[in-house]
Amino acid sequence: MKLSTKGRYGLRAMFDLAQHYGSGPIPLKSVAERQDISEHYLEQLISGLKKAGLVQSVRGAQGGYSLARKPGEITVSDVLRVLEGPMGPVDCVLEQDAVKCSRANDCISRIVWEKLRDSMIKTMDSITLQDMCEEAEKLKKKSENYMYYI
Amino acid sequence: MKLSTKGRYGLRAMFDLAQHYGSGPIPLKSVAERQDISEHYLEQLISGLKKAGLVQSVRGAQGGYSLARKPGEITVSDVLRVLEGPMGPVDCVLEQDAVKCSRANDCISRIVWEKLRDSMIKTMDSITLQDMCEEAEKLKKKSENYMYYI
DNA sequence: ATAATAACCAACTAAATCGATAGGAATTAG
DNA sequence: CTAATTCCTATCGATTTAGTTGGTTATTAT
Repeated sequence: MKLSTKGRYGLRAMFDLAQHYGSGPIPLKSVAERQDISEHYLEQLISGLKKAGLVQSVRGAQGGYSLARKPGEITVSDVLRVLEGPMGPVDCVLEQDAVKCSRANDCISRIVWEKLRDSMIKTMDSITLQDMCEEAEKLKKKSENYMYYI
Repeated sequence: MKLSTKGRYGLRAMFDLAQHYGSGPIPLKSVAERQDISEHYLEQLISGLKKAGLVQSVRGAQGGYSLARKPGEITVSDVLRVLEGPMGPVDCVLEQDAVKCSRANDCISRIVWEKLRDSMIKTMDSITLQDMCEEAEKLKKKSENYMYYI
């Protein structure tokens, strides 16, 4: 019941782009360095995010990636859906393309998994990249205050 | 972000035992047949559940397994914790033995994962095996009504 | 006693997935 | 032109998954 590095790295990368939103295209190399992720691997992840329309790219020198929408209009679930596939703790309750099994009609576990899926989606839907940026601001101010008193 | 068969099969098996609660020890063979799970594989799963004190066993002929507590006193999270390990979508926010990473102090993703973890736990904590048995009763009555009108 | 039942135990394995790495082609700014 | 950067495909070692195999031990019914 774990996320893979795709989801984890991918969200970190998107958060990074959100923090640089409005500053033109950001080269993946710099994202990879700041977030300490293999650049080549990140490339694969962002390729999916581009296909899904969450980021846009500019090729060539001075190129890079940027968010395709405002940070407030991209949720954590948007990102995770692309990188981890449709949400759901088991295949028979996936949001999309759920694989009905033979016992689907009277499977009580299924009801449990549906509830779990819904609570996960609700939580991930409620957090946008902007929310994350605001949290980062809070944290920054906190640490500045702290420094002040040393 | 998927459960393994351990969690899925294990919950089905525990639900099966819950439905037979009070009828003495249930041989694993019959659970495996009803739930369509390899008996030998189920053995491995239930061994963990026994160690965790969720089921008790009686050896020898007429032996088998039974719940160690009332179905209303065993939650889905109790079962999943044993079979899937401590809950948490990433290692740095596990309920127990969380692995702090180097960026833990100012990692915003971490806040997201904590929220996700909490919503998952809340949901799984709120469902007991008895709840599942009651759902099964509901479903049974529904289908009986349906049959009546054919 | 003996046969049957059923828990218990340990080792092995095929297949899939993960987390990259490797190497280059296409595009663009300066 | 050339340096930077996206884009694309293929490969790979390690780990995990989902079992299977082949037993041993304990208990009960006959």
